[in-house]
Amino acid sequence: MGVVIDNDRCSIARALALLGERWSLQIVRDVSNGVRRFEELRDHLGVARNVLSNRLSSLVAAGLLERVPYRESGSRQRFEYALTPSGRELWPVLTALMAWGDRHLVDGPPPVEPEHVGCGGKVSLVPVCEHGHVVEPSRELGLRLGSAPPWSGLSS
Amino acid sequence: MGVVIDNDRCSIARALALLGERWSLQIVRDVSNGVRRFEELRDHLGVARNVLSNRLSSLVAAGLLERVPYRESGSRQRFEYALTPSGRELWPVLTALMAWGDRHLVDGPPPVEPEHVGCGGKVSLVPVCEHGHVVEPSRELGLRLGSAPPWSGLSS
DNA sequence: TGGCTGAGTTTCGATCGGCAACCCTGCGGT
DNA sequence: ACCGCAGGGTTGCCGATCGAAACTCAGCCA
Repeated sequence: MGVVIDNDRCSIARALALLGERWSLQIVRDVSNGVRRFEELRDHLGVARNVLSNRLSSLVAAGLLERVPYRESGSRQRFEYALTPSGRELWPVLTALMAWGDRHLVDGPPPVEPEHVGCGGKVSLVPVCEHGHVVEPSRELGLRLGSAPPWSGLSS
Repeated sequence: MGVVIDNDRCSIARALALLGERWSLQIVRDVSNGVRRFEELRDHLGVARNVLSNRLSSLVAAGLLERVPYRESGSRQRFEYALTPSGRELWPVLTALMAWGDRHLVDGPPPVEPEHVGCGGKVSLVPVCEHGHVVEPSRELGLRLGSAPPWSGLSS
């Protein structure tokens, strides 16, 4: 009936322990989008300062963000936040979440869509196997346990 | 410096208002994987009963899960939970999260990997535009605002 | 009648998020 | 030298949420 493994060694569970609350992913999205400073984040997200402060610390501690010093002329040195490579690799999660939200939570046309710079086409995430086959999710997407038998469903 | 839209009309923000805490996505993952009953979920996730109860209600209310009656011989009729089409469409989010967790949070080989049933190859999510071009995320992935100018970064 | 089981609900202490007030550090102006 | 200011937090308080455990409820069986 599916692959069920210990929940605490599940990658999804681990990822959610860090990212699974209301602000972390929105912070990552904003930072990746050029909203990098504390006050900008606070204004844009409407999150409380202490919470933002906590989240930023955890994200830095987890290696998703890093503090980079900057100085604007006439001001002292301050820090802003930038994505690390590991943080940048969250883009599929954000893209998938955005696509899902657009389809199921938003009435009317999506407020913003990913596009292929240069050709302008809409971008979607397609599951492809290492041999180049496009996988039809509902029928052909399975799970392998460690290096064990295939199965249908989705877990980890 | 990126596309920045009102946070409250952002699909990611809306999706996270529903899914953005520790349990919702894990419940969806487990249900999609055949763990469908209250006690099974509680055992597998280690979540408190009242919280599980709340989450299940919200997910049902949001149309991600539905209660389906069943009866085991010698027991009264009970309900289990099944994914609706909208819940099933969260698979890219879960897949992306799993892939990210595997790369950045787990030491050693991934506990479980998505595979192409029938050829056995590992599956990954590839961004492809509607004209069939494979998009290189760091350089060619942009955002279009409503139906407006392209841009780099990732938001919504 | 009484016990058992799955599926919750209630209760209560601990933790978390929101808000507002406060602090700390340099800079520029006087 | 002193003052004010602004970004970037920290602290305190309070109400909401979480976790654990006890309690409830409904039907099946003996």
